[in-house]
Amino acid sequence: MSVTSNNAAGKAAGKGPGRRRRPTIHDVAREAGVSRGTVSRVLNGGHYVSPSAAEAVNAAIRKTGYVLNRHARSLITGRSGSAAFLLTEPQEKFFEDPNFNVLLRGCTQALAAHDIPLLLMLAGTREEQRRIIRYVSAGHVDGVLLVSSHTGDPVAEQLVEAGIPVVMCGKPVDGTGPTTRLAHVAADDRDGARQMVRHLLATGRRRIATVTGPLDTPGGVERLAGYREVLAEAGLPADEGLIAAGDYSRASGASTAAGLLARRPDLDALFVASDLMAQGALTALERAGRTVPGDVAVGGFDDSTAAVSSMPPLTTIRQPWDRISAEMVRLLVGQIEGESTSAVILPTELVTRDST
Amino acid sequence: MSVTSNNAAGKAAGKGPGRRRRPTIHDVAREAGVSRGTVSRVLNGGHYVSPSAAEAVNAAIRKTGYVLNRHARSLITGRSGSAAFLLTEPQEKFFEDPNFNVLLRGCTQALAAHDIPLLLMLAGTREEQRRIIRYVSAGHVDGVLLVSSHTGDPVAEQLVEAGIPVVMCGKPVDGTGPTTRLAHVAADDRDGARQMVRHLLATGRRRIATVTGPLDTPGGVERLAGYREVLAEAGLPADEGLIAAGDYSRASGASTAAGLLARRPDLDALFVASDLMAQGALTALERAGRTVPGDVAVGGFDDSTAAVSSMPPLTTIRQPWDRISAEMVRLLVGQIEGESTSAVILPTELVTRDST
DNA sequence: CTGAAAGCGCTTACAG
DNA sequence: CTGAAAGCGCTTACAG
Repeated sequence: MSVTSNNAAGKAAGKGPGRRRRPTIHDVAREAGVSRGTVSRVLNGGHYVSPSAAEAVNAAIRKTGYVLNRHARSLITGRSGSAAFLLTEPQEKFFEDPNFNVLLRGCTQALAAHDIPLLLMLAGTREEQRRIIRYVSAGHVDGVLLVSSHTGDPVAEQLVEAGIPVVMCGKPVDGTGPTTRLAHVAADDRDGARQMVRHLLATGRRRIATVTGPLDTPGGVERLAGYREVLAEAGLPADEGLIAAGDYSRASGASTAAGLLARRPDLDALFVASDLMAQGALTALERAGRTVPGDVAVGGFDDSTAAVSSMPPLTTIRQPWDRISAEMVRLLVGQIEGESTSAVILPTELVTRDST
Repeated sequence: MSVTSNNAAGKAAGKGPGRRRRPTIHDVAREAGVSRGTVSRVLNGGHYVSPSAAEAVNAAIRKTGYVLNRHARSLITGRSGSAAFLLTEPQEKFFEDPNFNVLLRGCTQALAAHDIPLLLMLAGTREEQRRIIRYVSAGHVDGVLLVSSHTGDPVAEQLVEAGIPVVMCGKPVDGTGPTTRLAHVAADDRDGARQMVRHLLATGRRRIATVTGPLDTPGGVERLAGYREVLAEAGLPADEGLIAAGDYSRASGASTAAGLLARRPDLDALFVASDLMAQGALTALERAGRTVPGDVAVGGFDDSTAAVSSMPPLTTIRQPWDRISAEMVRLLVGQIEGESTSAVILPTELVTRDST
């Protein structure tokens, strides 16, 4: 009655194949009194199999402790049954970013529900990228979840070129062709920025500066665009001196904010394009002797753990990471199954805390 | 002269196998004018192959753009060529912890150097653990890097039982048998704690409280032991009221520190068993109106990014994560190659910043 | 609904 | 040093 496999265990657990032979489809067939073909059919959904045969096979599987050998299956089907989570950025940045964790965890879980293991791949250098493109192109994974904030990433291009299903996190803004050419899932960055700046205006701020993300990333571009839109619609003058770009790291948030403060000492609000940079900005403000939100209101972006752990906790824009990862996996699985590529944009939401 | 593969690309990049046939070992053999066996030998280290044959094969590989099919190889060798990074804890905690990132990144990189892709597996629930043990036992990965702070983790046990190479991060303290039965890599927790408490004593503190980790984890037990040792050797009375356990989360750091403060309002130092909990403790101290390090010195553990981003930055104990991940991979690869299990303990180091 | 058979792409003794 | 051949464990038309 025990469901556990009666496998290996004892004996020479030392070197390689000293373990007992694992049961194969052949053993199951013999045990069930059917052919290997029938066992295989049961394993693959049970179509064209009589109920009695299916039952016998399932019993035999339990009895023998049979587990399918994926390598054999993959050899025939040409599918690996696994997917990759590929990071093509210098890694420190992503690993420092709490968003990364949430995304990675969400994707791992969503894929696990499909019984698809996730391979984590880091390709910060050109060299590593080449290796990984080769690896992926050789069919070692069925699809790739690509995380690369910078636009015009050649990896995405080459993977698609090689016919590999790819879903990006974030909007690829290369401007070429329709946006659905490269499947992607993104939060509505521009609208998030709009909400934040409107909130700052509503709370009486007028000299609103912004620390943007890198301007070759969609988050950098879109959030800045939203900022500009709202200031314009409020009839406020466009002051380029209030705008400076960071690189999403905490350190850059501090230095960029410090620069802004030096240039426009009278600024009364700071919209920072990520919570992590906002943490840095908080440090810079404290060093400059400004209180938050008394002297300067600070708005972040992401609603990551950094927002909560900051002092004061940050008003920010929530990115729906759970939905983002779920959608990425949905699109990837779809593509693997033959659907065409598509894009999903998810709404963002203002979360007010103590920094504004 | 181009080294890039002249594969797939065009054609029906839509559904499954519409792509051009990938070159196989057969194509390479024909191109090189040798047998498939010879090609295989070149692929597997080039032993027993004449230089001229090897050269011809390599040229043919370049020309055809051949990439080895790992599934076919795995089917024969019984090895998958991949390893797993398995987390058997409730995941939120680990993902919140910056240490996790560093470890995951380090292991991914170290394995990549061996050309071994890393599968990320999360098994927080019993159900998931069962699934993953099955998966791993079926030979889908060659070895497992196991991260599970709690002792007596049944997963480790079962994996070892099934003959799977396993290396744990952290010392398994079940007390049964020799410590090398289960391969592991750990930092010298106890000595780290000693260093921190000695440092606190050296800076004049006398009422030193501690927020420990969970007492069913090695970090919890060992760091507390180090704390006790040093207080005893300094002739200070053992005051159990100065000791309370957290769960490594930031939130628990705050609540546990608050409890300690309520119980022993006169404490003048806090040794907190992780930086993340120390961040929480800092919040609690601020709420209680205590200055750091003026009223209370705070020492953390880990030297994670949390230590740097805290206000004030934390004096802490550095765990050598880079070496830990490197050693874990070294031990795992060794075990896969047939070496017996062993354990590695790495030194920790005091890093002083502004909180003490 | 089911079995017999071919074949996926490789590795590995076995002879030479 | 090299080739011919068997076989790893599965899936999938093909007949029935």
